[in-house]
Amino acid sequence: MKPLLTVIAGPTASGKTGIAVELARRAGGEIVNADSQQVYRSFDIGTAKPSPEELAAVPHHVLSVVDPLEPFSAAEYQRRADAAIADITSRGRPVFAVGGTGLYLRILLHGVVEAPGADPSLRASLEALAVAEGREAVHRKLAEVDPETAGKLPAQDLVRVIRALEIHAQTGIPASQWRREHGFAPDRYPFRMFVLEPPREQLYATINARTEAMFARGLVEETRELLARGYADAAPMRSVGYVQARSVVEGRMTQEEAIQETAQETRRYAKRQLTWFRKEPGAVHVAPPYDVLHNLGS
RNA sequence: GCCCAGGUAGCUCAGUCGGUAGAGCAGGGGACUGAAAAUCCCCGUGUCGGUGGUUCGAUUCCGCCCCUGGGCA
Repeated sequence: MKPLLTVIAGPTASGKTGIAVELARRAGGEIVNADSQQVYRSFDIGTAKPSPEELAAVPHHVLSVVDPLEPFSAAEYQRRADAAIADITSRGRPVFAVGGTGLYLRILLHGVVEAPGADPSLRASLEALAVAEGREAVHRKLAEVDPETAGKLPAQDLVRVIRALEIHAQTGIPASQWRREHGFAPDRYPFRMFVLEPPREQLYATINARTEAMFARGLVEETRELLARGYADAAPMRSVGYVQARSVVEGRMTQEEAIQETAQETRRYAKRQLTWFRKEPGAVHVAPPYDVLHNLGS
């Protein structure tokens, strides 16, 4: 018997963590994180992880479990989340999946293409080709082996162009074919999904305030320490907030500039999340004060 | 009170030798299948401060008024 997942999604700063902790605590459930940056250890302030009190109130899974330098992926996320869900379920407790990474939630709920994973050396050589001869050159290579995917992707979208080449190189089969055969068809778990969606103005105000708070709580210091520990090339170091805090550490930006830019990039990120969740099938969109959710368990 | 300089998109500004206007930023929309807080694509109508006048036609020229800077008293 597959467990029913209660999914709490939504843009950053929409209040997912607070709601989820409240619901899970009342239901005697546990939380499976679905935020791609919070899976990493040591990147705490800038990824807006739950507070110590929240972590103490409800057991959290797939949170702070990956070394920042370890290669990670959506498929690896799925494996770990599946394991956590099985564990929680075996103890008879309800599962709450909480996070803003649309891709991770989609893959958790609907599966992922069975193609092989990353090939770091191939990625490196294709990136080098892009630098030397331009992204168009990489795109042309893709057009030779997988014209369908190449036709859908702008040459500028190097990340996806490389991934498609990577799939073909390892299997001899075009990514378009892999994708066709998968199609996000299966529901891997029964679920009910809620997307928290505050009014835009309110969301942006919360983001601005939270950004200020992150810097006040020592985001620059945390970043300085992470850089000193050798995490300059870690994946989460590329995320919003850490990029700007690093600029402060390295003297390329004032703290005030970093705060402004972080807030702006976070607003843009939130907008991308809203776009993603807008079309998420089966999702129920709710606005503050989230009455529907507060009445869920009772 | 007088003299300058301005008042054009949410902001900072450009421009129209008179035919109702365009950049940057902000913002908006979209894509997304093993990097996803990543990566990428698309989007600019606004009483041109108000009001009279000249004109076929005024945001543009002229008068007056209002507002904001700066200077002089």
